[in-house]
Amino acid sequence: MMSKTKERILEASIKTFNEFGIANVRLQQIADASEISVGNLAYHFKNKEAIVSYTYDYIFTEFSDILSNYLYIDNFQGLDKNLHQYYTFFMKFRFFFTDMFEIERNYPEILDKWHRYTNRMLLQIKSRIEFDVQRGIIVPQSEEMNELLASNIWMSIIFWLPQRILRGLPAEEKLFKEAVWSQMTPYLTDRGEEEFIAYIYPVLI
Amino acid sequence: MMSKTKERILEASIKTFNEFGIANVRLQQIADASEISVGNLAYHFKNKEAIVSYTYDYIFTEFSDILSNYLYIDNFQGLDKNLHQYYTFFMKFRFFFTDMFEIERNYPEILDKWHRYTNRMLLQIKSRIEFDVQRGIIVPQSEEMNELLASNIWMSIIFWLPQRILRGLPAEEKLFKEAVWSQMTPYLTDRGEEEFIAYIYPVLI
DNA sequence: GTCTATAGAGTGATAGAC
DNA sequence: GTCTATCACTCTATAGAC
Repeated sequence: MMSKTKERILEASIKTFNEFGIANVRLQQIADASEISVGNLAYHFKNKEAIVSYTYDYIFTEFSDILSNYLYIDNFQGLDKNLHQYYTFFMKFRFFFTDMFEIERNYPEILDKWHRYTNRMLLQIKSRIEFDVQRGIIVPQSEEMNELLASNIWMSIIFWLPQRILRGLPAEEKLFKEAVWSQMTPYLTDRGEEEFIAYIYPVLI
Repeated sequence: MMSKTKERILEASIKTFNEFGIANVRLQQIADASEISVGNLAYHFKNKEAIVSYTYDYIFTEFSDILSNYLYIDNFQGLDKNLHQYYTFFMKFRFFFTDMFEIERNYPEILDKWHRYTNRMLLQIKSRIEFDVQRGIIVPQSEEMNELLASNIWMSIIFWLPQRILRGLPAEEKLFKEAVWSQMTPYLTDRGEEEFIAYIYPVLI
């Protein structure tokens, strides 16, 4: 069970990390945002790394939930719901991306977890493609092309928000979904296109 | 004319930024890598921000060269050569990406330039698509779809290397080109496919 | 559990000799 | 142009009272 204070520290960490980036956040800032003293902060976490790890563990739990919730149902609605969950996740934990390389350089253990979860995500996308090929929704491609398509879809999901931030453009769920779907639409069969128009197209307009 | 020392500082900055990231690099490290003292470093640059700005100005000059070198010739070779230049650029200035968000948060003036150059890049991709539609190589799409396609190609170019780094996978020019071309291939006309097989396909195998 | 106070190790930037 | 020495400040982490 999480103590009230620890929960406040977690929320404060997410908030300040999102705003300033992990490397630029001082213990004092986290303490201030938690409305406790730095000494008290030290009582709950032995150092900054412990705070960062704890925060990422929390995030990975949410990420894992999204992966587990995924439904292989016979239309695109499962995938669309999934995209909605990713979008909400990314908006809530902006620093998950903006600090990717800070993690890559300075937190090897967190990076390992990052690798594991993103690999799970990629595998899920790939098996989704295979599932849709089997049910005649996506035109069969070579194994290589499937791999490339999965990678492109994954990149669209992961880097869409960072790309908007870097271009100084606002984020909108509709645009996010549009970008991801645009990776898939060229490979739809006639039946796939019907399904797309029935279930997804209404969502995009 | 660049002084010998200033040039050494520039090289040292690129090297250390690539390795540790801008925020983690100390003036002492740049001085060491330049084989000069911190005091001498201060003689050439009044503060760290000046070093970062100077380094980015140099990088943007190279980036601008790539944009200027672009050729609208009647086959895909101009584009392929362009991709080669981008790849070389990205490998040489890894921190250009890994520190994108450090720039976004702490160097607003550099961010402005980043915006300008990436917008130029996007426009170039978009007009390339229009050029290829006109000469019957790409299937005509709606204005919206062209915009989306350009954005997808741009994202593939910009985020391909970061994505490899984050997945812990090695970078290879062939794979980079494959990823970028895969965004375009679904939209090729029959003539476009012929051209692709003649000029690009041999490069990818 | 929570606080204040402070040690201790940097870290950017400057002063001034050569 | 280049160096050494050092100031002034920031930031993490710890000690110890309540």
